[in-house]
Amino acid sequence: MKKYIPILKNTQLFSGASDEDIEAMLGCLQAKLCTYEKGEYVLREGERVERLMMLVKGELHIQRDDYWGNRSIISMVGVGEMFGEAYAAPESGPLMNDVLAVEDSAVIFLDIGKLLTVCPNCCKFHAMAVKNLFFAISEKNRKLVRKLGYMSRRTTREKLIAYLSEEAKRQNSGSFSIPFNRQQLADFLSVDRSAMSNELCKLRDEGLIEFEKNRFRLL
Amino acid sequence: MKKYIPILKNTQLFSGASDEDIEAMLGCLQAKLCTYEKGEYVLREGERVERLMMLVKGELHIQRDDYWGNRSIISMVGVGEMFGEAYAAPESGPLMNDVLAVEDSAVIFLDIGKLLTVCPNCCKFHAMAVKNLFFAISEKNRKLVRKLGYMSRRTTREKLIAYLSEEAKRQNSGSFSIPFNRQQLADFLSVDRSAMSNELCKLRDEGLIEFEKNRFRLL
DNA sequence: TCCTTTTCGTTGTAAAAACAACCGACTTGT
DNA sequence: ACAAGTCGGTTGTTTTTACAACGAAAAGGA
Repeated sequence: MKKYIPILKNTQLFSGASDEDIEAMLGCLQAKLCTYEKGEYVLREGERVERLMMLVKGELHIQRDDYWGNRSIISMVGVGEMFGEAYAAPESGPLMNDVLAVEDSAVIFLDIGKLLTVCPNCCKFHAMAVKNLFFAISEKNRKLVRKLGYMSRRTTREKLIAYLSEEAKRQNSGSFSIPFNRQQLADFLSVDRSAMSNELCKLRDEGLIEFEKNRFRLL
Repeated sequence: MKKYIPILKNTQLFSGASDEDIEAMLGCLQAKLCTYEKGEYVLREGERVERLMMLVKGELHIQRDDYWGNRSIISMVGVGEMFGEAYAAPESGPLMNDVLAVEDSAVIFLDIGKLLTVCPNCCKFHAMAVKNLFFAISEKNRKLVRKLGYMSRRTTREKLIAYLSEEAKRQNSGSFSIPFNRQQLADFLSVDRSAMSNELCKLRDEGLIEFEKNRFRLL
């Protein structure tokens, strides 16, 4: 677990913590490390989780398949990001989504209850971590609202434009990469892949965008 | 402000607090009360807010109108619910949505920074409030994910079924009221009102649901 | 290298949604 | 009681999407 401390140091939760702080916290929060192979499920819809999870290696998708097999990618998780924090509350029901490893991945599980109740060991970093946790979850909240912004568009074209322009703004450049291939982008925006592919090409032919693979440029 | 203490007592943030606790917190968090008439905007997209807001009277919609005038209702806020908590973080950008009073309303503004930093006055209830705040925001998070669940359905019919069955589950009854009229429901699900009305009637004719005004029953 | 699999663009068709327009029932205010 | 406005259902037309099927290019494995 120790080898991941440099990564944890760059996470939002442990932002501002020293190596010693993190080691103390890992003990205090009963950290456990699990690894997953590409294609393996980290969590399944319907499971109950009470732990906060943090991705220290690989890449995950938070997703859900409906009755007819249509997949929706709710969000993706990169190294250093946490997930599952919304299910720490005691009244939170079972998990609503699957969590799938799309790369070989490693996840650290933390007991969030220990963080929220007054720590008997009184880690130095404790109070700061609570604040960090709050900021992290509120950022995730804004991210979900942003996504609702794309999703509430009526047409595939509008969804694409909304998503791409938001992504350009976020990455501070008209030229940027997205973390999805075509099928995944379609799943993320909840549209049909072929229709989306078609619309992308129309946008290109109209001179609005350029793209190659997962690299886009807005004109 | 005092007259709203009974309402505050039933909010998630102040859950478990005594009247005295609440009065102390209101002072500590520099509570301010504002009132709004039906149709008035509480907040506008692009504004910066750093305060946590709590609705103590009336009803609000968190919504957004796009360039072409299509309105999306992100969520509705009832008495005792809080909003704006996701914008308390210093890095949070400006507000992404409008907040509209759909009834005559009253809102209490709280300085959330005071809650997250150690309180100089050390209110007795302080630590509990932090925990409550975390649970509240994580519940809101789950609510957003649930809504993404409806929105990611491909057809109006599927969106309706997803929404209605979720609502039935949430209210523990096949017969329930929804807090929207038809136009608002359409805005909430981001579909066309007339198409939705049409689909609702089809569902009724097929014997899947019954409804009258905003009261529904699943069969 | 060769074979298999994945990815992406393309096309045609059927299904669904958006849009606009209209009507009747019901509210609200005067 | 009347006029104006709101709300919800209905219909027809146009636009858009979903779906299925195919082929070329690229990636990956043996």
